[in-house]
Amino acid sequence: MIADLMDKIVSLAKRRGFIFPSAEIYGGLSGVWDYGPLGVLLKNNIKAAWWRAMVQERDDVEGLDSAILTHPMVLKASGHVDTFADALVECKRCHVRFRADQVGDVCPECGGREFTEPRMFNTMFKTYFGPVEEEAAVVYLRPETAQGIFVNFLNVLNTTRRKLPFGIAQIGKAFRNEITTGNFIFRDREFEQMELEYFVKPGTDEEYHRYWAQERLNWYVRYGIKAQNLRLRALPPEELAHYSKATVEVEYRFPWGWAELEGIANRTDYDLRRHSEFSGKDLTYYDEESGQHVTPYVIEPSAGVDRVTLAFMLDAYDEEPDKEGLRVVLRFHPAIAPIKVAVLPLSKREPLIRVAKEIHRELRKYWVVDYDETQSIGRRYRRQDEVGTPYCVTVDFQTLEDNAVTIRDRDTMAQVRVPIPELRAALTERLATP
RNA sequence: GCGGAAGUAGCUCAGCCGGUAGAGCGUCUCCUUGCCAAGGAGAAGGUCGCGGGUUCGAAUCCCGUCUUCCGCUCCA
Repeated sequence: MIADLMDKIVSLAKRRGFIFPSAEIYGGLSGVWDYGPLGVLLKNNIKAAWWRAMVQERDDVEGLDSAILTHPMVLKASGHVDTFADALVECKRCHVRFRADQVGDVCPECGGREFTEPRMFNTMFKTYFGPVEEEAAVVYLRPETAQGIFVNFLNVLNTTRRKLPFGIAQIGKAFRNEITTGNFIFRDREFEQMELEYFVKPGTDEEYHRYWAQERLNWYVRYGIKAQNLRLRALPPEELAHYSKATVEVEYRFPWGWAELEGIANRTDYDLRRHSEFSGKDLTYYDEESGQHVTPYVIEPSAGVDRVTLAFMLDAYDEEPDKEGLRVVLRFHPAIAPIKVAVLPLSKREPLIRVAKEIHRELRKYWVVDYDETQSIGRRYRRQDEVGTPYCVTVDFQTLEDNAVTIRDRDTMAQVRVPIPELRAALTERLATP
């Protein structure tokens, strides 16, 4: 029943052009996915909604887009070179793996005494910098976007005259050679992050940690995720990442159980301090109030775009019996929906088509608008329901008399008559996000 | 990576005691209908994941390999 929902989403994603396995004609690439025509719209909308809440609507956050190719020293300083690479041995009896330096002669799990030879597991992608491989330096594809923010802390501080507290936000790709991928786009090897590093005065970090956890939870609700499918969970100390003093997760009730959408971590002054040590640069902030130089603490809300996209699809999915079968509806928030409006002539006859195409041409200046004249009107409504289009504009024979059209609502299937000159305003009102 | 399961049309699947491929849905064209997946006629689409072997002949049997799914470890 629950595994069913994932199957339906995977199937719908493929069938309607949201998400495809990458390089499918060659058998696919494990943990790597391509976003199709509707998927790219959906994902862009999610990123835009995040940027809007985190940057545009705030007066204390700046944006950034840093490089994917990462100087090796950055990841040495951040601790990733040491903690993302481990020599692991595997118990030959129960197949559980352990760090080579943590296990003695006996398997702590099953008491087995035979282990495989230690092998290196490196979850960072490496590549060569410079055209001649042997002479080139090794650089990494970033395993998180955060480090690009920390190494630009001074640049942003100096160019924007910011005072604490303030944040730097970034959306971008990150890469991890996960040992295991799975659950569709939940855990990818190439994925996208939406991260904010919010710099605060030491001592205020716990207060801001609570603030951001709640703020981020609210964001999901604002864009239509059902509150009962969301929760905050504080991680126990043994689950914390190497850089974190405390982490609260926003979790979603996925079909296989509660799982993390994003982590709000208190990274303390770890990153700035380490980068200061490794680079020799002073990364402190002069606090005029106290007359002291301080290394800011960092609160980091970090979300995975792909798994958030999956959550939006799962949460929006709905189906109900139909005269002919099943009506499948993605009840996306209008800001998230890939297509905002579909223009449908009731009949394929002229002049209905001509009028409908004119309306389509006009509306597409403002939104992503679809046009469909094939087959019956009911079938076309179903098609739009299935990809979550909130409104359909129907041009019928009466339009020729009264110069008005019908706006049909995806959720209620209710219809209202609107004069064509007022159509744009009517849709603007319906599609607005407070 | 290890253990288990599975890969046949865009999607969901049948066929699998060997004789060289089917259904439903979807898509496209035409007719019909014209406000919630009606109906009719026609069409496109598959080297049955890939490679090798056995055989007169392999989707079907055997081996290898890749990929996916479920567990274990990692994380957004």
